Amino acid sequence: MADPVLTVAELLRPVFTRIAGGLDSDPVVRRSDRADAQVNGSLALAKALGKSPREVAQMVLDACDLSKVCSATEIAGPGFINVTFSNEFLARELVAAADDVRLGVRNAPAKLKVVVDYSAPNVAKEMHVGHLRSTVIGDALVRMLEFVGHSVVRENHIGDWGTPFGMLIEHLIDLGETEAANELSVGDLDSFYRQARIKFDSNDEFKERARARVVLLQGGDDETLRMWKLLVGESTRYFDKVYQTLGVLLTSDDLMGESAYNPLLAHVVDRLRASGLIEISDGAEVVFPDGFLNRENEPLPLIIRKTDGGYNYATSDLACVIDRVERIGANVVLYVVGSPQSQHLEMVAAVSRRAGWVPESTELTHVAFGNVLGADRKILKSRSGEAVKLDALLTESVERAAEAVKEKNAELPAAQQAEVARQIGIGAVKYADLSTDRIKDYMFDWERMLAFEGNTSPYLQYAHARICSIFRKAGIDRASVRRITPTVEHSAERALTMRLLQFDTAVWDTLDKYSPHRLCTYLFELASEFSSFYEHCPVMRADSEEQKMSRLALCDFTARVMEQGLALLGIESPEQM
RNA sequence: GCUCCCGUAGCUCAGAUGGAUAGAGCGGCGGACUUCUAAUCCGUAGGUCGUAGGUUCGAUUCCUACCGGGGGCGCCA
Repeated sequence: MADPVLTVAELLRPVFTRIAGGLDSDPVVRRSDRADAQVNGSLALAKALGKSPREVAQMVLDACDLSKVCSATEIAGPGFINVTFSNEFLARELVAAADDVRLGVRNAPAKLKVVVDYSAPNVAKEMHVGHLRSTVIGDALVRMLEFVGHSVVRENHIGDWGTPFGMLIEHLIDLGETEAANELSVGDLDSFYRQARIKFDSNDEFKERARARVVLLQGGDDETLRMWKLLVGESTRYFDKVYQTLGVLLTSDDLMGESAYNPLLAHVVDRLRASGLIEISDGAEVVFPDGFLNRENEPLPLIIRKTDGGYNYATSDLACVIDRVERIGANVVLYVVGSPQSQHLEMVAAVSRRAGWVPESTELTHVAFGNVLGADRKILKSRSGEAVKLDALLTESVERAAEAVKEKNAELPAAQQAEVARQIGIGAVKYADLSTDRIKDYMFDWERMLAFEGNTSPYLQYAHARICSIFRKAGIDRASVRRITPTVEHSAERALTMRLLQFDTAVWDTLDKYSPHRLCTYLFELASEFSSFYEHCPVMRADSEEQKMSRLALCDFTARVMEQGLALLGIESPEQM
């Protein structure tokens, strides 16, 4: 338990409970700008006891001994207890956290199997900024869940099945396989898809062929499947390339496309029918989950089987749930999917639960997110009015970063400049995406993202690089200062120390709501606190050898938390920049 | 029409289970580089927290109703 606020809360909880007459009573300890922390619980408790809040606060202080952790306590205002942590306590906690592989972050109370469904691009279609959000948010969550000890299964639910494949395969035939493969491999997927779509919309003969091809595909025709695999193969190769550039954990091993659930769809319908949930409505087989209404205020169905006998995405999403719960044994399933899908996912969850496929204890959560907007507050488009290709976006970011590196640190060898530019450019894109509340739309802005000031990844990376630079120039091995107990004296040292101990809370708050921006906010505060410390507390020219070693220890731990924190977001930490 | 989400400083955004004077960055203004990377730091100005009610000792936070913006609402995914 690295966070001192939690330590105080744990110490006070039994005291509050005793005063409350045995009822579990939360001391309500919060960070404060009037002291290190404030205890608010007395106010709520006072009413129940018919005493004044200040009186209760005094009872609390009389009944407990906080001397091991606090250097001062006072009752303030209507009945708050302000506490100041003792410097010795903070130093002790810091050493303990520095000695921990997880840097003070608590392990998960129980190891859970967590399925994270994210990225989900479509075969034979370009990856756009829209996919950036799912990919980057999902990746960060995967890293954090694993960090605290959960067992994570990554699933990339790619769009590799359905009616569009009829026209795509026919277009492939028209083009010739060699030419098609060539076009697909250079990443010109949009043009391939568009050409197929144009022919489908304007050419009746082609449309007929496409329809017939879908039937062949669904019927398992060998030759059709071979061509389908060609399309899927070229696309997934391209996805892998983008994932590699982006630096996310997804690989081809994580592919669980819609086609994978195809053989299970009939079974889904059978099971629903056996449970008596299926109803026939306008010729389609549907389930009516409670609480969902259509425009006419009539029950809204989840369509399981269309009038023409075909299945749709609801069916495959249900198969997905069954697979994840029954085969994988998931305790938690996270859908990192855009917010427009929220009603659909709620309906899928409702039907799954009603069918008894998902135990009460199993969590199905929609980790929803908003759009990436351009300066005009509309969905980000390129100059020509098309969706922005993810690949091109990343390339541009690295190029822009390279210019900045060249300008700021020209002495760096060219090869290293390129590597640092890559780390900064990719990090900036990811951080811009992760650092705001995911549920909201965010505005994409090159200037701000790569401005290297304010709440941006270059600013955080810079704090880390400066620390590395101190050790490098002094010729001191970082590990050698790791056991030193720092002397927390200067206010900047104190602020930094307290912030370092909050890494634990930051990670858990983030996981609690699946909101990576909370970790970002924490890391930004840490970087600000460090920059202030750096300015006010000289390390190599400290007043004494003891102070120097103390500050080196603080620096080392700061760098470790920063590097680990950024790594949890999927962002690299260059040692020079 | 029903329903979900959003509405905080000029701009871009933080504000966990309600807690004492609402925070940061950018931009503005004013300072700090012979000193561990100034890609930095320090100071300052700037807000009826969309509006109106309600619950509470206490509301940016919870509830209700409005106003504004966006999404969803049966055989696309």
